[in-house]
Amino acid sequence: MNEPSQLGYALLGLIRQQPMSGYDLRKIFTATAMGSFSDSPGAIYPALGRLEAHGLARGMVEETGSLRRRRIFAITPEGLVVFETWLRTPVTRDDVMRRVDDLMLRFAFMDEALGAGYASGFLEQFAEQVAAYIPSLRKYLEDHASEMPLSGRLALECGIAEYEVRLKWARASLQLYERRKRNEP
Amino acid sequence: MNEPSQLGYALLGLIRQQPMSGYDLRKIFTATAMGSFSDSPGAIYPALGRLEAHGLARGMVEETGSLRRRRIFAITPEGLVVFETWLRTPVTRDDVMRRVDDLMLRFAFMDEALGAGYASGFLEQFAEQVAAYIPSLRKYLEDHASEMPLSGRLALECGIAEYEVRLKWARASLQLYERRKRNEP
DNA sequence: AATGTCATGTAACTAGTTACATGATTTA
DNA sequence: TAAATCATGTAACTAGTTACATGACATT
Repeated sequence: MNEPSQLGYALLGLIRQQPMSGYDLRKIFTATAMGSFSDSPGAIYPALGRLEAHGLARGMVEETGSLRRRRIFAITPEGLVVFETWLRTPVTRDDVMRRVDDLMLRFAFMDEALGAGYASGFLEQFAEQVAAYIPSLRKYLEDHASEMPLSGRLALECGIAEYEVRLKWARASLQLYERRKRNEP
Repeated sequence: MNEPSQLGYALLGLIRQQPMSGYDLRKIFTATAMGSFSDSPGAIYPALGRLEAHGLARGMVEETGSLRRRRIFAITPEGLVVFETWLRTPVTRDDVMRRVDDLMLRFAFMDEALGAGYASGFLEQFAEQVAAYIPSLRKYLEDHASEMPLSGRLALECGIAEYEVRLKWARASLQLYERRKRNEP
């Protein structure tokens, strides 16, 4: 039994908040540009099917008088375990380099699923890894700037600026959690 | 004959700058975390094979005395046409929403391949689309903040901050191009 | 009656992933 | 000579994409 895909985790996280149908899930992806998930039925229904096949979600046909059926998916206890294990995965350098969107997805579900304490711990890890990564990007830019075309250099600078904003964001968010903890203990 | 993948375009862009082997290309992806391309041989060699099969690239065995062969790939005239067509694709709202990394990749290759004039035109389009997109994200946040868990809200705020930084970057880069144009006409 | 939206799905195709395989050359 | 690195590739699997299919119900 292999791990769900990123889409699979997104679906698990959403049905954990509230059971819903494939159609509802599609609408969420259409409306919010959440991450960059496709709202196509060819992605979502098979993904739900896989979750179900692995026992992580269960779809039940809604009982309405009508013939139009809706399958409402809910997370199972095993699904909850898998989901929370995913949330608890440590933040690595590699995640920061290649899968920031995955990290943000995890964080988005985090405080509701694991509590504010865990969310702020995550932010600490995240900030630490990002802070460690930025200098290596700068170093690369410094070492290679002369051989790079101007737009290539600028593109890299944009990437660095994005990481700086994420770091700033993580620190500000951490402070928000700290203040909350002090005010509502 | 369908379009190359994002990886395909990245490879085309690199061999356009200078012909090189699959191994050289892998090293670039390992070293630079360029976009978020995999440096695995299982991705790169088949991608190069497809480019070759479609006549967009041509690999020639390097003539060294040794038995260790290296295939050096170069872009073909048809490849150049396809590559430049890709670079010239207009910047859409949808690109900005779901494929920013694709846009940045295009930009990185742009001024060397099409000239500074085109690169600054691209930045104008990009800035315009990003500037139009940000308010809709803000609106979504405003409308849904009350129903969202705190970390979900923060994750969205991080996404908005990233777009703001990209906009700021695009405008600063545009000014750089403007200054250059005035100084070196 | 026709169109649009609700709702679920499948089929063919594509391009990734991981893991393995092979052999040449260089360095410790 | 053992290990590391250079260099290219393949095979099995997976999860996407696009496009199509189907049918219920609501609105005009």
